[in-house]
Amino acid sequence: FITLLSGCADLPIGRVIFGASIHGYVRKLGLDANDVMVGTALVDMYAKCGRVDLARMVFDGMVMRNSMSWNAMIDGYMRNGKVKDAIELFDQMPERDAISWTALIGGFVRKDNFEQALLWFREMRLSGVEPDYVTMIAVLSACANLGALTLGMWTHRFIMKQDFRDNVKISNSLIDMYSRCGCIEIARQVFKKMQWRTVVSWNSIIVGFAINGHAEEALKFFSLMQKEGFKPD
RNA sequence: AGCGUGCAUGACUU
Repeated sequence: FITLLSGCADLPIGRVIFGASIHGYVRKLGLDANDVMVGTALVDMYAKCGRVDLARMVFDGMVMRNSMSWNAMIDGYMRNGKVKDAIELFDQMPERDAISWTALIGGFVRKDNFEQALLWFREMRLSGVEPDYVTMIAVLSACANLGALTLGMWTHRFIMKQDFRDNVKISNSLIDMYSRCGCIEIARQVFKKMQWRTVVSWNSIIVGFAINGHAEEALKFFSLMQKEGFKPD
């Protein structure tokens, strides 16, 4: 059921219909209320299909909830533009973890509210919950979009003290942040120092060169990536 | 036992 439910949001058509029919089936077995994982998967499914109202109904009907259930509901509100509801639930949550905070921060980034994202990151730091690499990706994205180089560099230094410092997605985000803040040379250094790269790493540096007016370099890296066996997407 | 693939919440670029 969980596998089916988590696939619903990716269906091209009839997502809610399909999801709801699975819901009908699991309800006969009582799993929507009594099974935390099934309940959470339902909450997530409805929220991702744009039906936060139904997500909340399932959430309220659950006998047991864990942090994943709360986080799925908070994220559901955020991705459906219900910031107030998200924050209200966030405040009611028994104990917030990094994912709860990141759901809010990333939600603000998703709707281009970068200042709010950074304000909530500040709150998170004060709360004592340690950010993880997904949190920092959201923060770097906010910095990139604001062109906030000073904060971006602070974030970079902060990341270098963490055990996810060599995470590929983090490095990709650093490249993106520096190039969008106009520091293409630092972006290039980050790229050069990477132990492993993905197609996203190449895309980020190539786009970085392009938007900073370095067409030659962009083309050079475009052919370099193919020489290294990466297929442009 | 080993290898591989998955395993309900936040998930990098275009």
